[in-house]
Amino acid sequence: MIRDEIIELVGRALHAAQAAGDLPQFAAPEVTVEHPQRTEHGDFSANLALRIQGLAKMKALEVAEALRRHVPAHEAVSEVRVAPPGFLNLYLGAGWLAGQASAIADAGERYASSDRGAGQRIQIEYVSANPTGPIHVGNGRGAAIGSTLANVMVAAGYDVEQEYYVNDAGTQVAIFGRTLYARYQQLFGRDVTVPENGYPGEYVLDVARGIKDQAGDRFLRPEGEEPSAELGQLGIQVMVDHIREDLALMGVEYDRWYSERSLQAEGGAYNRVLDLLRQQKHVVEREGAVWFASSELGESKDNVLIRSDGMPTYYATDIAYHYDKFIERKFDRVIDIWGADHQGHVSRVKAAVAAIGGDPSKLDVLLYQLVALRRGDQAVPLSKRAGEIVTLRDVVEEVGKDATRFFFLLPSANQTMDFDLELAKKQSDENPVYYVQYAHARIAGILAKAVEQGISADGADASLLTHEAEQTLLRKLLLLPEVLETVVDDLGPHHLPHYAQDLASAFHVFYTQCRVIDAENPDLSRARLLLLEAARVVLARTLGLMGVSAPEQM
RNA sequence: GCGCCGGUAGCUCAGUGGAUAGAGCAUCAGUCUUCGGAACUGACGGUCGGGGGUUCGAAUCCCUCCCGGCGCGCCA
Repeated sequence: MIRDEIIELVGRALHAAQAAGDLPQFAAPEVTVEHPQRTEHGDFSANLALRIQGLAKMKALEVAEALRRHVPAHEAVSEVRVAPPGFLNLYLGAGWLAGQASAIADAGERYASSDRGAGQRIQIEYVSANPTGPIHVGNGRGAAIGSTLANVMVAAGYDVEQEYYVNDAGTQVAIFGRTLYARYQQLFGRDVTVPENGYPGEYVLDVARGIKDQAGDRFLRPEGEEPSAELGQLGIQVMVDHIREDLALMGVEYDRWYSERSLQAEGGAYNRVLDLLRQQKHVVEREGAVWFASSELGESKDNVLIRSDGMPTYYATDIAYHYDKFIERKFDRVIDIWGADHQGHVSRVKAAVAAIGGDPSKLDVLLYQLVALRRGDQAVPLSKRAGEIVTLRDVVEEVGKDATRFFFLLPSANQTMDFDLELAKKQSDENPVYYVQYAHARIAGILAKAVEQGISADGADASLLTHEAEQTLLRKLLLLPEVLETVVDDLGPHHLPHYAQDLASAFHVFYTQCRVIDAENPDLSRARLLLLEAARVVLARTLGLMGVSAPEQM
C-alpha cells in the first residue's frame, strides 16, 4: 500500500543523507508516517527529523531539510516540504491519485486484501454462550466483533478458524437437565415445579414440548427419580441448534462447534492436561478440592480445578481446551473474545497456557464491555420477569441484521454501550447505517442508469479526475488497506464502521458537486463512471467485511 | 480494599507521542429546473474528569485523587 512506500522513501532518504555526509551516522529508529489533520500539511507527514534531532546533534529543521534533499523520486509523490518545527510533509500527485481509480476498480473485491498474515493459522473463538438459554443481546456484540474480525483477518491473509465452544458439561448443564425434566413431567400432568436454582424461562417448556413430540414418554421415569442424562444432552442439543440459527440470522457462521464434554470423554485432553499439571507439581489438594497452584506462577491466588464433589470446574476444562488449541491443534495464534465480566479469567488462563507448554503471548483475549438496551430515552431491562430475557433474535427481528451488526461494531470494544432499538430502526439521517448503505445504492443507481444510456467506463481517461471532490474521494478509497491493517493490529473492528461513514460522506460530496452522466462531456462521464466503479468496490468491500449488506436500491 | 475498563462538544463516540483535538446527531442559518434530498454547505459548541510529573512536543506515557461500569478461590 502507498503508506508503506512512503515509509520506505523516508527511510531511504535518511540513509542517503547519511551516506552523503549531510547527517552523521547513527542507528536509525523505525520510520513512521501519519496523515496530517490539515490538508495543507500534505498526505503524509514524517516526524523522523524531530525524533532524531538529538542523535544528529542538529536542529530539527536542518535535519528535515537534509532528509528532504535526499527523498528519492517516486511516481506518487509530487512534492516534499519541510515545515516547522521539523516535519517532512509529502504530497501525492493529482495524476497519480486519479490513476488509482482504475487500479481499484480492476482489483474489484480483492481490493485491500493482503498477505500480511502469510497464512498463519489463527483461531478465533467467540460468543461461546452457555447452551442453557437463548443467546442474548450482550452475546450479539461478541458475535459482531468476532465475525468481523475473522472476515478482516481472512482478507489480511490469515488462515482463520472460527469456533464456538459449547459448554455442554458441568453444573449449569446438570441444572438445565433437571429443569427440563421438570417441564417435561409437567407436560404429562405431573405436579412438579422447576427446581429452586433452575431456569425459570418459558423456553425450557418449549424444548420439553419438542422432545415430547419427538420421543413421547420415553424419558419419563417413576415419580421422584432423577432424569436420565440423555434427556439433558438432548435438550442441550436443541438449544445449540437454536443458538446456531440465531447467530445465522446475524450472518455469523462457525467452522467448528467444539464440545466441552468431548474434552472429558475417553481420549480427550482433560485427563492428559491434569496429569501434565500434576507432573509439573502445579497441583495441590486442599479442603477436599484440587487446586492449580497458580499463585506460585505469579497469580494473585490459587484456583480450583476439581471441586470437592469431584466435578471439574470450568477453569479446568478451559485449560484442557487451550491445551487442545495450542499443543494439539498447534494454532500459531489464538484469539478469545469474551464479555468484560470474564476479565478475572484472563490472567489465570494465560498462566495455565504457560504451564502446559504454550506461549501465552500468542493468546489474545479481547474483552468487550457490557451492553445496555435502550428504546429512545427508555431503558429496556435485559431480563424481564421470570427469567425471560431480551434475546438476540428479538433484536435482529426488530431492527434487522445490518443495523444490529453496524451498531454493535460502532463503539470500541472497551467502551460500554447502549444499543438504541429506536435509533437502529429509524430510516432517517440520524441513523448511520442508512447513510452508508444509501451511498452504495446511489452509486448502483447511477451505474444502472449509465448502462441504460449505453455509457460505460470503457476506455476512460482517469487523468480527468482532477476535481477536488474527486481527489478527496480517491484519497478515502486508498485508505481501506490501512484501515484493515489497523483493525488487525489493534483487534479493533470499530474502525470499519467509522471508515465506512467517512467514505460514504466523501462520495456524497462528490455526488453533489460532480455530475457523472453528462451527454455534453462523454470523456468526463467515462472517467467519473470509472471512479464510481472504484467507490462501489470499496464501499461494498467495507460493508461486506462488517457483514452488512450493500443494497443496489433502498 | 484490590484488579480491569471507561470519563473528550448539549448527546453518542473517534482520536493512545505531533502541527490550530475530529465526526455523527441535536440546535440555528442556508443549497435543488438535471444522475435517488435517506443528500450537500455554513455557524454554534471543548478547563480532553482534577492535580502533579516526563518530553522539543501530552487527550495519548508516569504518579496521585475523584466519579461510573465490571470482576475478585470450589458459577461460567
